[in-house]
Amino acid sequence: MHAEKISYCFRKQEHLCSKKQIDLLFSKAKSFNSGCLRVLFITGNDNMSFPIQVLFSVSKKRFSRAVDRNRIKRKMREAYRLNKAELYNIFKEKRLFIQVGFLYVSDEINSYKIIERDMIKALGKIISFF
RNA sequence: GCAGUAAACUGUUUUAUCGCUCCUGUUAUAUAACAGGAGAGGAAAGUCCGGACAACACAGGGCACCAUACUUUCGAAAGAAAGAUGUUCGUGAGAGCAUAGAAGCGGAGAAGAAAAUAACUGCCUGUUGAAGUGUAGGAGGAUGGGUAAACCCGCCUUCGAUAAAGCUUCGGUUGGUAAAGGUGAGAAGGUGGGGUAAGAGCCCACCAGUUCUGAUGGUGACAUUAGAAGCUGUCCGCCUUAUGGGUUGUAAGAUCACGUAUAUCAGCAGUUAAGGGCUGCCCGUCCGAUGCUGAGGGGUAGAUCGCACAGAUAAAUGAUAAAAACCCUGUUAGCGAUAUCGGGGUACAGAAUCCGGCUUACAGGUUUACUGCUUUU
RNA sequence: UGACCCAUGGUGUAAUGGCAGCACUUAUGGUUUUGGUCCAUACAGUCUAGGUUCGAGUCCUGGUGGGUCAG
Repeated sequence: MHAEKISYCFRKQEHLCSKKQIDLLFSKAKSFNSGCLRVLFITGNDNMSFPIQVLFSVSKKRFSRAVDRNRIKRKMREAYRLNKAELYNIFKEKRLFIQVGFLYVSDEINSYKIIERDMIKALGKIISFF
């Protein structure tokens, strides 16, 4: 019961905040598309405080209003938070470190269900790489 | 009842599951758990104004430049409220816009004679040239009048020596004139009369405005009223006066770390020459050759502070589901109020240094005051 | 986030507040045996909504769109 509770948390340490790391991610990462999402990922080093660090991004060109951008990012974050347990367990077992970026590619504001479907697909694909 | 105007306020609520940021406390311990508390707006937006704050080593002055300009009150300032005058829109309640000064100077395409000095067409006086008309008188005529006739007066036709003055027309010239001149947004304030050679506020009456003086009301801008001055075109710019403005912006800037050698910086001595300084010019002021001492180029570019009784740094304040409330719309029942069952919608929009304004966006709802139309009494 | 700039035919670029031009492109015709070159003609425009003015591409205000600089 305790383990389940932890698995739904999404704290600050899991966010990718350092500017240097973000620049590295955008310049060197591998990428693939999954529905309305575009996924970037790179293997990290031992300095990281958490096995997986994630960032979410919506471009200003596609959605000029801050409200729309915030809403999409919240939905993406929610979808990741509820479905990350499997990925987390695998990486904990293998003692791997990874940094992932999720970019929103679609031009429309999709509903939560579509985003969740694409997120599950994307997480499955990441697991298949390792 | 319908439609509308102005001002003020509001801007969905509840439950379930999972979750975020910060603060305080406790426990283990340096990151977790638990408990408690706080966590987006009227515009957080646009970045259009003003200020705080910070840097530009350090006091300043003048000019230029820029902005503003009716009155009173409030305000640090931007600006706001209430009024004044003019103007546009609206049947109306109301709404929008503009507003310092006037001495001097300059400009106003096309059109029009001309955009204000004058000239041109035209009108008029004088003068000059040409042409015509025409005054004495004679003859004739009938359709005139005084009376019927004679006679007289008038009219018409024709002849007519001399030819000054006059009159008319045309041309030249001297002067006067702004009354008329198709235009134009705007044409010497308008109408009438007098006056004059012709004309003109040249003079007069009335009307419109301006300025000055007085009275009354108002804190005041102004309003009303009495008198005086013939003072009277429109717009724009220069200009004048008053007030304000140094420049750049939190990616300002501060600290630590990283990193390297003679660009630079600091202190002391020293020299007054170029040159320089985070708005242009002038003045002033300061720095300024070089030496000594210390720190130190092209490197590194990370972190913390700045930073908040919301507060981060790919950026928290949420996601999903259900219900309620309100609005729109359809079906069925009903004369109707309404009821039932479906469907759809619930705005604009997300703090990033902070305040005060302005502007723009906004589903719907509430209150107050008022207006127009209609109905009833 | 802060600071700043721009918008004229399909494209590039002019225009002192006074008739919106120029070049290329496109279309049509001519020249040529044909094509090209050349010549002639035509189409097509001031981002948008207000205001100032007798009259705005130009001046003022709001909006829209695009772009630049600063780590």
